[in-house]
Amino acid sequence: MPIHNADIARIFEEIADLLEIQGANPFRIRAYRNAARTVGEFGRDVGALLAAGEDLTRLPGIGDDLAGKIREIVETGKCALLDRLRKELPSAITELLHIPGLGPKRVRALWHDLGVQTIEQLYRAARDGRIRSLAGFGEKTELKILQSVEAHLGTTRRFKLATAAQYADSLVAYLRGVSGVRQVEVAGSFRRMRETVGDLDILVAAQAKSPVMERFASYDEVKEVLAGGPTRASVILRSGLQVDLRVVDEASYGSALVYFTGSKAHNIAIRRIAQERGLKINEYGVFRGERRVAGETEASVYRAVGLPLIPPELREDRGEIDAAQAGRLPKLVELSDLRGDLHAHTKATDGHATIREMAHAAQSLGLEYLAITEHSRRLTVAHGLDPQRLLKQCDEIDRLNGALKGITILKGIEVDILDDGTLDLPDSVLAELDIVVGAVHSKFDLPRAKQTERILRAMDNRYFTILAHPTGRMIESREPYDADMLRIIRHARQRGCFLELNAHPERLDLLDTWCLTAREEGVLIAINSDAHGTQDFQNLRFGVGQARRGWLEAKNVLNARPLKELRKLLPKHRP
DNA sequence: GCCGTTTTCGGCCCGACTGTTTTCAGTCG
Repeated sequence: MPIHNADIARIFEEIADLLEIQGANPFRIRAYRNAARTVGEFGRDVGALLAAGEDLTRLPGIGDDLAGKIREIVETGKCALLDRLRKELPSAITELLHIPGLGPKRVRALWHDLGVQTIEQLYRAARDGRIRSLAGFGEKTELKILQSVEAHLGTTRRFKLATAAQYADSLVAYLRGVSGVRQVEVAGSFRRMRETVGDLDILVAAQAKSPVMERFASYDEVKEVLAGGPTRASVILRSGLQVDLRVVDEASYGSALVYFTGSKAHNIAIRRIAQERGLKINEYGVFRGERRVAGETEASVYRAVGLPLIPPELREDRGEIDAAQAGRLPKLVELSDLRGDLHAHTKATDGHATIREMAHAAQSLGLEYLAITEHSRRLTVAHGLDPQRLLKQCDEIDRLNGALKGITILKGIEVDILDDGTLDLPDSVLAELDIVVGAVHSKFDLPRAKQTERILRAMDNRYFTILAHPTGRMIESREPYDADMLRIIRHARQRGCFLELNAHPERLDLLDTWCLTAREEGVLIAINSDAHGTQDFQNLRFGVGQARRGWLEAKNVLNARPLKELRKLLPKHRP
C-alpha cells in the first residue's frame, strides 16, 4: 500500500496528541506537530523523495530522528513509537482533545480518574455529575463539557470562505457604525484566504470609551455569548459561526493585526527573529525592553524585524520569511490583474443567463474577454451541447461580437474527458473553437494509474487548452480523484496547455500547494469563475485568494494576459 | 525533537479569559 504524505502527517499528529496527554516535553510535541505540517503540505511525495535518495533532513523541522521515522513509515507502513504509545494510552482518547475546553491535562485526568476514553463515555460522566468532583474541575466546567459534547456531536463543520464572507461583510459594516470605532478588519484564516474558516477573528481599533463590546454582544445575529472581557469577546451567530472580537487602541492596531492574522506558525517564526534582535513582539507592539518601537501599522512591525510587509495569504511559514529576507517575495496576482474569464456557462446548458447578459456582467467587472464554455453532450443532466447546438452557438457569438463593444466573447466548450481519455466531441468540431476546457465529470474512482493516463491522453488532443478543476475535489464533500498531479502538471508544460484554478466556492481547485508546483514547473494557471449566472463572477475574488496562497504572480496567470497575447498561446497557434 | 555569524547544549512565542483558586493552572488563539 503506498504511503501518502497525509498518512505520515496523521501518524505524527496522533503521536503528538498522545505525548501531550502523557505530559511529555512540550517542545518535543511541537516538533511532531511541525513535522506533520511540513510533510502534510509538502508538494511532492516524501516516499518518492526517499526512493530518489534525497536527504529528508533538509526539510524544515525534520532532523535525523524524524527522517528515520518517515523512512520507517514509508517502508513498513507502521511506526514503533506510535504502537508503543497506543499500548500505554487508548488511542481513541485523542478524540477528546477536539472537545472545546478540554486540553491534555483534563483529558488525562478524565481518563486516569474516571476511565473516560471516548466521547460517549465523557457525555455519560458529565450527565451523571461525576466530573465535578475531580480535582481542578467544578460544576461549571462539567456543564460546559456537556454543552461542548452536544455541540460537537451536532455540528463541527468549518465554513467555506465564500459563506463566511457573507456573515463577515455585514458584521464588519455593523461594527464600523459604532461610535468610537476607528478601524475594523477580519483577521485570522479568513484574511489569509484559507478555503474554509473555523471562526471569524475580527479586530477593531477603537477609542477607550467606545461601546463596541456591548454593541457586538447585542448584534441581532448573535445566538449566544461564550465569553466577554473588556478587550476580548466570543459569540456564536445563529448560523453556528463563532466570532471572536478583539479591541485594541490605534497605536497597537498593526501589531494586533499581525498577531490575529497568523498563522500561528508564521507568528512564532517572526517572534523568533525578533528575539534574536533583542525585541519582543506581542499584540500591543514591538518592544525593546519597556520601550515600544513599532506597532501602529503591520509594515512597521515587519520593518522592526528587518522584513518587508508579507502579504497575509503567504503567512503560513512555508518559506515566505526566507523569501522576504532574501528580497524574493513574489508580487502576488491581484483581482485587478485579471483581463478575462475562460470558463462560463449560459442558459443554453445549466446556466441562468444569456450570453449577452454574461458578457455585460463580466465587462462591468473590468474584464476584456469571456469564454463561453458549455458542457458537452455526455453531461445530459446539464443539457450538454452536441455538435449541432455548439456550432449554432458559435454563430450567435460571431453575431454578438459584431455588436458588443469593449468585450470579446471567445468560443469554447467544457468538454467531458471520457473514460479512455478521448474527448466527448469530434476534433472537427473542436477545431472551430478558441478554447477547449477539458473536465473529468465521471468515473472518479479509477485506479491512480488509469486516472492519470486518462487525463494525460486528453491533454494529448491538439485542441485541448485548459484542464478544468484539475483534482475534482469538492471542499469537505468530495475527495480529489487519485491521480499523479505532478505528472499531469509536467505533461501540461510539455503539451503547451494550462491548468485551471476554478474559483467556485465549493471547489477552489487547483489547490494552493499545486499552484506552487505549477509555478515552479512553468505552467500557467487560468483563474476561472465557472460562472453559471451573472453574480458568479464575484467568486473570482476567492480564486485570486487561493492563487495568492499558491504564490502566483500575474505573469503566472493565463487570463492576466491581454487578449492579443492570450490568443498566441491558444491551440490554433500551436506548431 | 530541532537547531545553531551568541552551534553541539540550552534554549524553544506570548497574553487573555475562565474557573477554581486564594495566587494560578488550563485552555485557547
